[in-house]
Amino acid sequence: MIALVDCNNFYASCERVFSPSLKNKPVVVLSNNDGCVIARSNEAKELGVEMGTPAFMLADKFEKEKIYVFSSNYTLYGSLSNRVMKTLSSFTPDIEVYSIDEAFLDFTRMVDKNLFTYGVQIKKTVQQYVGIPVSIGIAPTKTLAKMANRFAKKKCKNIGVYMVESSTEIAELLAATEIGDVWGIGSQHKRKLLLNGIRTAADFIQMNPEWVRKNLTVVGQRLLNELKGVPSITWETAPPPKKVICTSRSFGQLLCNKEDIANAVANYANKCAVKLRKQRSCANIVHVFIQTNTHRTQDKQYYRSINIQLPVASNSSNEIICYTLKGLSKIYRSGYNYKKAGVIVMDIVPEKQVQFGLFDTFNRSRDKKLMESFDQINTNYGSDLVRFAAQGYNKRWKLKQERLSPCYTTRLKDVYVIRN
DNA sequence: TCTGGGGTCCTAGGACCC
DNA sequence: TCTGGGGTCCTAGGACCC
Repeated sequence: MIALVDCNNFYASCERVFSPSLKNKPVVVLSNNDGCVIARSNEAKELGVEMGTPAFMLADKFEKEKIYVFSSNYTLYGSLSNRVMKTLSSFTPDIEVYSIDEAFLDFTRMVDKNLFTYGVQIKKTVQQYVGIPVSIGIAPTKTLAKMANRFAKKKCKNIGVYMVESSTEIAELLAATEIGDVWGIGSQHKRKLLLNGIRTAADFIQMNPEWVRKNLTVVGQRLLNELKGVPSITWETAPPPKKVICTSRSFGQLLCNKEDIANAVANYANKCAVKLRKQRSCANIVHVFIQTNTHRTQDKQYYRSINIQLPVASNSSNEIICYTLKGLSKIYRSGYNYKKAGVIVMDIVPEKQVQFGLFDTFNRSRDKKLMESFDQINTNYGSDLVRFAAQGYNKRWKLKQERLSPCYTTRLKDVYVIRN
């Protein structure tokens, strides 16, 4: 049996942990640049705030309904996520952290244990230790556990735990789940399946596997097995190394100056390099892109990207920034209002398997030592203390974050002081 | 004024090789 | 009329997830 533990309205719940006055109040969290809604408390959902709606369209509603609105504070959410995962790990070593707010727990080794009661205990403990409410679904496969989790959230809010084991229980769950609500069925597949008369998950498992394979690829076939109770999605104990690493952002305002964009992409390039070093990999290709705001129909539109092949795979901030800026020079055209840019490093290989170049003139051993010190200082004393000149100091490209909450758990000056 | 960011997997089709 | 067969690699694009 597998459990899926999912934090309820995670970002909104995080904002509440250190602001108890927000309890039972509608809370909304916005995406980067305070763009659109990405998390809502139950109260906000009840007021009709939809996921993904641009914030400017809701400004009146926020005010009228007294909704508490926050910019996203990923430092806080990441920190609380770690606490949740650590708490979950104390219940079983077989844990797969699936996303910032979800984890699968493998209960196969828990023989002679009442798993439902165990689930209730897990939920209570996370609430007590971290202050985050979770829902738990328990079932024979990951996909069924996801489905049971939805049920726990919707149908048994009070307990927050739902378990299916017997074939009757599974059949009930399948029949009660609409096809579009199945994990792995997005809007396109939903449309296709509805056209073929498939309304629920129960209808889906009656389908001819060959038809599924042809129309929904092997991914659909895997899904079919999972719903039939045959585990077909692999268990990832440790996160596999990333094959692509991307850092991209919309700017806080439109930019038309090449210098500003160069500052931005240099910062993104550095972030990519830091992520590469963290997973002990190097990239062979640096991809840079810039684009205008597609929503502004009055503006001339421009999108361009470029791939740059590195002579030797690298994870040096120094080198990656340098090639990124070369790429930018090739694709940048003046006379446009730019909204977004990004750097993607690709063709990633383990650090120890880098093919050295015969004509390489870059002093790699020296640079490696420099990067080690760079990371050490930034890890210990703040992530942007040591910087490259190309990263600049002007903040014109920076995110708009007008409603940011404090970093209660990660910044000393934001930690609450308790007076006696 | 204002519309997120970061990933993965799969397939089709073209280029190229013998 | 008729135009090999089998393979690899790469890219673009679609679909999905949180």
